[in-house]
Amino acid sequence: MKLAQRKQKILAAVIEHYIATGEPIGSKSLQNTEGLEVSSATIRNELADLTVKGFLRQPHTSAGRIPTEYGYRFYVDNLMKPTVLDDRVKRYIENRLLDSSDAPERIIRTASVIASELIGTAALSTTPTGDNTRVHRIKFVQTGRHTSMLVLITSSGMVKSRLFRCDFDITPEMLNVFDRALNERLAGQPLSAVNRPFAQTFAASFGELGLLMPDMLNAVMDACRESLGTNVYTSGSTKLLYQEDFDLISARGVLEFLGDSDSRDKYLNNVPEGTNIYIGKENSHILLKRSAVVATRYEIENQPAGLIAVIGSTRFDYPKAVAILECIAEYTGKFIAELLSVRQ
Amino acid sequence: MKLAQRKQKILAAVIEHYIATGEPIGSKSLQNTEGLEVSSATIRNELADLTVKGFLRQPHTSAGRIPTEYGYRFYVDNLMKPTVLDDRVKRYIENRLLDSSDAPERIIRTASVIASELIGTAALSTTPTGDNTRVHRIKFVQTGRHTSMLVLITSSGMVKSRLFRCDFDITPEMLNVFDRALNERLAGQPLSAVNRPFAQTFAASFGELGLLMPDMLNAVMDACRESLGTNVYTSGSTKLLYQEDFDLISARGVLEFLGDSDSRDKYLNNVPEGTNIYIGKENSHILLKRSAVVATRYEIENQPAGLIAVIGSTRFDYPKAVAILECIAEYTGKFIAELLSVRQ
DNA sequence: GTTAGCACTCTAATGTTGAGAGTGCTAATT
DNA sequence: AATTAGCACTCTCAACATTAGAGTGCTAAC
Repeated sequence: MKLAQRKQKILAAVIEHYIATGEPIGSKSLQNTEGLEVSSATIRNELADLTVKGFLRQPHTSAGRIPTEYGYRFYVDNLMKPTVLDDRVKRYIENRLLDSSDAPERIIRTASVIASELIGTAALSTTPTGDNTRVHRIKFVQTGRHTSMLVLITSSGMVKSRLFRCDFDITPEMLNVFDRALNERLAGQPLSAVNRPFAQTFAASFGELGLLMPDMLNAVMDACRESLGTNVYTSGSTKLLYQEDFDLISARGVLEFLGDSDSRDKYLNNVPEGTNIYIGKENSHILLKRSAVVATRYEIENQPAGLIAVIGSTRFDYPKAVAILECIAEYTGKFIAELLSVRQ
Repeated sequence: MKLAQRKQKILAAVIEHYIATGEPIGSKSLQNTEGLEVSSATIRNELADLTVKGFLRQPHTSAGRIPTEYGYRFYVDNLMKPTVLDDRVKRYIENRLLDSSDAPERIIRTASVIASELIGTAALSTTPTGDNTRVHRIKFVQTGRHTSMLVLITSSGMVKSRLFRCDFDITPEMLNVFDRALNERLAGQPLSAVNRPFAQTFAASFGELGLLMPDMLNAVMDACRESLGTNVYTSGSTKLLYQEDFDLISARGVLEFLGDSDSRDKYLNNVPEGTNIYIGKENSHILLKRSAVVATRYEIENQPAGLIAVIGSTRFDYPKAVAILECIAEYTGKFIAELLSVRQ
């Protein structure tokens, strides 16, 4: 859809006024506040047209206009100017993330915290998706006569542990054998390769001894399976309850979305790389139909990895959110990469 | 404060009616619903007296009575009869926890999930407090030329990891030396003993080599310090927004309390063993002054450990909550103990 | 194509009214 | 002395009416 210059200008003015104040705006105020050299009647005509075309709507007959979701979409695609981030803000983001960079999880958790802080709405971040993740190392630690702990370290620096118990006495030698064999066979392999068929052939290759290890292998598979799933950190979700243009029902919807890990993770996995904006009904998840999501994938070594996102009402300062998220994503990816020393 | 039989009966009736329905109740309905063989006028007199004494109050002149916090307190201390849990519910709790018992964290997380489900309000659970926790084992895993990961396993089965980087090339031999020395020195020691003085004497005892390990020792201290802090899992917090007698402000307060880990953990650490009920202003935390908390400490091997708690409005089915929490706490402690095989 | 003018519509705030619930008090009863 | 019946009183809540104000769409003139 093409729009005449003046219509675009008016549309942008309405949307920006609404984003800033949350109030509808009418032809008269629009005439005063903008550098538009036309009368209110002309603006009225334009507004009427923009309304017919679906970009704007009136909450009621005697109110001004506010954007529709379609209007936001047009604004986001064609009208909004990218915000240039203040250097102080950039530095703040960098420092906060640097302070947390002793473990990848902490960086990622901090990313959601500062996103929420700076953008003023609920935020979330996810650990890198499992698809490119590989087994780095598997370690065993004996915890009792019949029990041991298995620690799995993935190529993206995540750690998962599992306890398992055997019916026989565990000896350090036994653990050593398992340890060596497993790491020889699995180090560098994708997590998804650690499945039942693998377990069976692996156990079989051990002959008699293989019969002793089903519990151990179950624990290994279990830990790999869980590592394949993303961890999600949320932060600032109470902020949703303070956004006065966000009705309780929508806020509840988002909170419930954030609380239901299954469908939430499914939704998040479908977000492609780069920065994505989903407005209202564009969201595939039913609980988000009245909200907007801005989500940026961070990259580790140019590989799309996890996600940093904010969720709020559709009345959103989109340019600001995009700028901040992209900055956070950049540093997050960079610091995780440095932490893992993939670089050198 | 002593109360005559009849007053107690009336007070209990008012409170139970209010807990069940959320509506105030007056002298007339009270006369009908209860086996009280007195006229409404008599009940009116009693109600007036209970109101003067501070157990009840009227939302407004022409409404019935509802309990004050003091009334709830009296009810909880003297009037309520312990609920006997249905066997099916007990079995349900046992099975859900059993399904999660491959790692202590999962048991604890599940505990909060089922508490929230069964009691119908926000719930939380914490990992065992650090005071009795000791170092079980420390492991090193090399991740790069200059980087390694340290994995700390505590006596309560919790796992923490830290990445660290050195300015020199790390060799497997070096890690082995650290590994052996550290475990020799630390295994079985309380986490709180792993502090700066320890690090200094430890490094000093290594002579020249000790100069190479400040990063490593920092990571160890860091991991121990973090393990000392409790992890908190919350669940069902959106349910607060659906409790119609819970105003938005109180709900926000609780959500904010749950989101602010520092003051939350401080509050939780002060909860003694056994089952505790805090009603309204009895709560030491300002954000909880309009809410009620029921919290039970579970025990591992007869040692008070972490906490399972529910939070909601002061209109609470206290007997039910107590029964369910105590059942969950019992199984949680039992299963964690079994997992750690402390028993045999 | 743009503008002035005007009748019209709708909201939000305010006030009014009446039904209903529950009370406290007084006087009568047991 | 405790209990009860009766009654006037108070307060809330919902429904309805009124009014000011904001903004519109339309028409006719520029």
